[in-house]
Amino acid sequence: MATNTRFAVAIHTAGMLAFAEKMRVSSETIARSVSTNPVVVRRVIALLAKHGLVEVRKGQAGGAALCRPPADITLEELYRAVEPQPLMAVPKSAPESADCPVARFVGPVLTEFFANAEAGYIERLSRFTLADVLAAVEQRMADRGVMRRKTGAA
Amino acid sequence: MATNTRFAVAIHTAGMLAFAEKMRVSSETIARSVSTNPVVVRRVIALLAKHGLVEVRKGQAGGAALCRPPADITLEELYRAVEPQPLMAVPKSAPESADCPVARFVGPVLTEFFANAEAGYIERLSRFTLADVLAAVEQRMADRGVMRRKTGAA
DNA sequence: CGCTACTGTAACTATACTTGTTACGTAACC
DNA sequence: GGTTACGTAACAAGTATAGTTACAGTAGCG
Repeated sequence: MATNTRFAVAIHTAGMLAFAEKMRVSSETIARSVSTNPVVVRRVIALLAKHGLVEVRKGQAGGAALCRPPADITLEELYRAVEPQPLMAVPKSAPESADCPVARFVGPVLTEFFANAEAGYIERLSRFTLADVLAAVEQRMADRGVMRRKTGAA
Repeated sequence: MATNTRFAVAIHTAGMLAFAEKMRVSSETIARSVSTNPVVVRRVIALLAKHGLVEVRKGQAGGAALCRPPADITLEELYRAVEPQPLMAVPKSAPESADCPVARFVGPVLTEFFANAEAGYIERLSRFTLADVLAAVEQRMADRGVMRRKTGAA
């Protein structure tokens, strides 16, 4: 399919909002940076807003802004906001049928193992905040010799 | 889409092979247990074989068998065999363009954060073996009062 | 008040990935 | 040589996603 990039778009978006501090940023501006469509950005922002991570205003000079400082927003929160579905799926077993009596128990067991692994995934995400991402981007820019005027807003 | 269940099918399949010990099991038998099509099973088995986890024989009395005891096969190995792609994708940035000079650096940075999280996922998978899955299934069956004749082959 | 610049959302298309299915060539065992 | 099973191609169907257009609603500004 068109591969799922909501999480990446969400981080990129939140990063721009952090960068803009209290300034409102329009979905169009963000879309240009992400190289996508404003509607795609708005769809992601809608999810972030629903989870209280950003606040959106309509109208002229409207747009989105972060509700909390970047250091207080973990990647886990962003992930959960835009990706509520489990990472790994189990095939829906033929309802109650299954020739093999054992087969009926495999699905639920696998679901538990998968949930455990996913917890490991999310635990890693919880270790980092939006500020860490911004810092990493800054660092990478510095490594590549890209200049920034000031050391101000990360 | 038709949601990806290869990993689950791989574990289920490997579990059946473990259960059968040295006996060869046909893709059709496995497909019945998984409630899917023999070709789907063969596709997964092909991946497992390519990674040296199972050994397949054609012809009469053919089928697949595990190469190693279940306690020596981790879920990580099964996962890597059937799911080589990263769990989370980053949008392919407009090649070199990007109005914003910062945007060019976001993708690579996110890729690193995602790789870190995925390492957490895989680390959890590495903690368990096929034998653990079989034990969990047995346990669940016992909890639900399903009888097994013997305590033999798990 | 009216203009303008935004959001929110529906509707639709295009694309990509996966499963399901049929088909058939090939290999192994009896 | 016949039977059984794999390996794989080919194709249909289902579904999630991004992309796009369109438009109603809203909020600030002159």
